[in-house]
This record gives sequence, structure tokens and C-alpha cells, in this order.
Amino acid sequence: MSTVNRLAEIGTLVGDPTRAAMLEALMDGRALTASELARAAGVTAQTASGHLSQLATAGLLSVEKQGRHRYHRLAGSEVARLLESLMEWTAGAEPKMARAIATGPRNAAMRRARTCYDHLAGQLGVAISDALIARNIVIFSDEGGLLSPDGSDALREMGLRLPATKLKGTRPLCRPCLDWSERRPHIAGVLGATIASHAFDAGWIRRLDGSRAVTVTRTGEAELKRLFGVGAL
Amino acid sequence: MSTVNRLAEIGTLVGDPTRAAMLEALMDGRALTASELARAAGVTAQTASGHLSQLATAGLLSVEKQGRHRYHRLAGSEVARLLESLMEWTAGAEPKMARAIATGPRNAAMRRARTCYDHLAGQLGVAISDALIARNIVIFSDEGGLLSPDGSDALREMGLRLPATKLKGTRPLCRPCLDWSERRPHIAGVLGATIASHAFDAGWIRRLDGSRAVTVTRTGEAELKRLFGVGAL
DNA sequence: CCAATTCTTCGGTCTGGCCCGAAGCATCCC
DNA sequence: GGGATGCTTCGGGCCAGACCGAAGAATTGG
Repeated sequence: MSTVNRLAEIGTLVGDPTRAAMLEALMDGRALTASELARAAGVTAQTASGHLSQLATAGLLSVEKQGRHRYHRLAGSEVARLLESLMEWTAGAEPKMARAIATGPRNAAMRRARTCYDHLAGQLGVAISDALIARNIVIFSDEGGLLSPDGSDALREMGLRLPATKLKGTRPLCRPCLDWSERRPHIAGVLGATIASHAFDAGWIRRLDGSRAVTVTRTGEAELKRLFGVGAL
Repeated sequence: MSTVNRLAEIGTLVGDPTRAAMLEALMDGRALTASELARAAGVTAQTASGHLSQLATAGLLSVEKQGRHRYHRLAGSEVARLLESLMEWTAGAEPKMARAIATGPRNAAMRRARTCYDHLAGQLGVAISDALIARNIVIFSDEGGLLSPDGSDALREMGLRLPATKLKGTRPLCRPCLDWSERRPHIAGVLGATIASHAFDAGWIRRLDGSRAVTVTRTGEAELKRLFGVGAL
């Protein structure tokens, strides 16, 4: 297989609207069953099955068999990252279009706050990032993102505990991820995931009808204000 | 247009083998005419014309009219980056396949040294990166790449002059770019481009039959050995 | 063991879009 | 102007692949 075909291969995979819908449904990091994905993409189970096997053999999805269900999830954060960068690109390509989308009422909740694979994005994600940058806990530059030397301690005081075990993988601790709705970077990587999972566990945010969008709870509003100085969105 | 369709849109674009071949031909940053691209992709001029207009209206390509020729080039380094990351991904997905490709004789020259948009990749690119890292001129980490504080001076002594004007765009000075053949990072960004163009200008390297592959000249071998300690590839 | 559920495999249909031939502009050179 | 070159538009042929119905495997619960 030549290198151009490799390019075309992944393109074809993502290029089909049905498969794209499935991938998008998985972008929040959850594992979904084949039938759930079929429904999400609006096709029958047979059709979905074919698409899923394609995505899995290409290595984009990892499959876990559990009883009579098959749970599908993105193969890793790199995949989510790749998809986000594709979406970011298309968003930037047509400014007028993007503007039209941005003002669409249906996506309002998504723009306000959503998960991006395993971390927070949208206005909420950007606001938290800004707060941590303002306090010199996180440093963003053109070259990437860094956790400042005493950032880890500052985070612990706020109740955010980074996983002690340095992950053996090469997953970055703190990576900027460009927000396609806000057009500004928010925090991804291990730190981003830690913040998001803490926010869920502490009841600050809740998933909206099982989609990527999230809402801030009453207690969440108070805590976000107290810790990060984040006002109402 | 919903967000899933945006994903599918760009996927479809790169998903066609003909368009993928064209994009690949442009990956070295040159501008090519429509007929050159037609030949590169193995299709007639009419067919090529259709594909090129698709790529251009999607914003992946920028077109410049010059007399009766139309010069096409990638719209920017972000596009090249996006494509490289797609290729990188597919390379990683199937280790056995990738191995088979890696040992293919036809790609031997490409593996040895090639341009990756506007900087050097392959064994040569990685070797230069390693040399600069060993001398503490460049620092790579999980979080990205940096030029060390006194790196700029050290580079100047070697005859490498970075553009004085800080580019207004957000293009990073020194960015790691994963090499799909070597599976290790090499230097991209402004510094990578500076090194590559200097190598061309000084006659260290030359394009091989107008492709992305390059060969090291006799004088290039001596200079690369002297400056970077790079031996024969 | 039977029924229900989830998922896959198989065959057949149908359409989007890739491709080329022919013809039409645009530009350059003589 | 007339002819060559580069590129685009139009029309129709053709095929990969997406889709579904029907039937078959795998698993669970009663």
C-alpha cells in the first residue's frame, strides 16, 4: 500500500456521513453499543455493523465484548484529537458558514459547555483555562502547554488531585486544544481530564440528555465562581 | 450544516485516491500547475480540474493564476500538518503493514531524506534534530518543542539565521513533527524551514527528480558532518 | 430447551460521484 | 489573425459502496 492510499484510506473512513455521525457520538469518550450507534447515525443495525467493523479494523475504534453487547469506543485520545483537529479545520475554512453555525439556536448548549473527548470545552472550558492561566498555574504558548512548577500544589489546594502515577504512555499532562466554537485554546491532556471528571463527581455539571453538552448545576455555579471566578455563562 | 457533516466533508475530500495523490504531491510546499497535478494523479485534465476546484473551494488549496497556468499549493502549513497527522495515524494503525512499507525499495530514498512541507524529514531530518537536541539548542518534551535561550546564538554561529521579524501569524518557532518513517520527532516550524532552505541554498541537498525525496551532495555530506556530526545515511 | 435480544453475514438494489470524450474559453506566441 | 497550449464545462457511461430485508450466530433469562 502506497502512502497516498493510506491518506485516502482514513479519509474515506471519516468521509462517510454515517461513520462520521458514529465517531462524533463517541467523541465524549463514552463506550456505546452497536445498536445505540445505529440509532445515533439513523441506520439499521445491519448497516451499522458493517461500518463499525470497518472502523475497528482500521484501528479507530476499540471494541469490548460484554455479554451480548459490544461496546465501542474511540481507540484513544489521539483519535479524538485527530477528529477535533479535522472539525477545527473545516470550521476555520468557511468563516461565514461558521458564523451561521455559531448563531444556530440548536447548538447553543453545546457552545456553552460540552465535553471534548474527556475534558471540558466551550465557554466553560475556555473560562476555566483562562482562570488557571491568570493564576500562573498553567502556561500556554505557541509551543504548547505546561503546568507551572508549583501548579500541582495549587491545584491540590483546590481539590484537584492529578493522578500520582506518571502514565507510561506519552500522553501530555497539559495540552492546549483549540475550541472550534470559541476559537481559543482550552486545557486538554491529563489535567483537562482530571478537571472534567472532578466536575462530574462533585456534581458541578451534568450531561444534557446524554449528549456531549453539559449543564452547570446550582452548586456547580457557586463552586466554579469560588474556585475559578467563573461567572454565569 | 451540522457538525457531523463538517467532519464527513473534509473526510470525503481527502478520501478520494485521486485527490489524495494531488495533496501528497503538494506536500513539499511547491506550487504545481493543474496539468502537473493531473499527471501526478494519473487522470485527465478534465478530471483533475474538477477535483482541484473542490479542494480550492474547501479552502485546502490556494490558487494563483499566472498567464495561462494556474498554480496550486497547499493553503498553509496547517493543511500540511493536518495531512501529515493523518498519514502518521494510519502508519501507526497497522504495524505489520507499516513495516512492509518501510522495507519497500521504492521508498528507500524517501525514508533517507525528504521534505515535509517546508522542513526536512526522514533519517536526515531526525539526525539533525538529534544533533541540536544533544547540544541543548533545541528542547523536545511531551508538551512540545522549544528553542533554548542561547540557541539562537548557537545557530547563528553555524550560519543559520532565523528570520528577524517575528511572524505575525501564530506559527511556532520550533515544533516537533512526528516522522512517519522513523517514528520519531524531527524539527518543524520556522526553525525547521530555516534549516531546510539553508541546506538547499548552500547546495547541501538537492531534490530527487522533482519529488519530495532529496539527496545529500558531496559538499553537503562534509558540512553536515562538520556542523551536526551527521554521518553517512 | 425455548424465547427474546443483540449483533453479524449474505444477496440484491440503487445511487452518488468518478471518469473520460467532446466542445468551449482564455492566453500566449508567431 | 491563426494555431498551439492550458484549463474548464457539459453530457453520459459506469462502478464502488451504502443501504436494507431476510436469515443465521451468540448470549442471556426463564
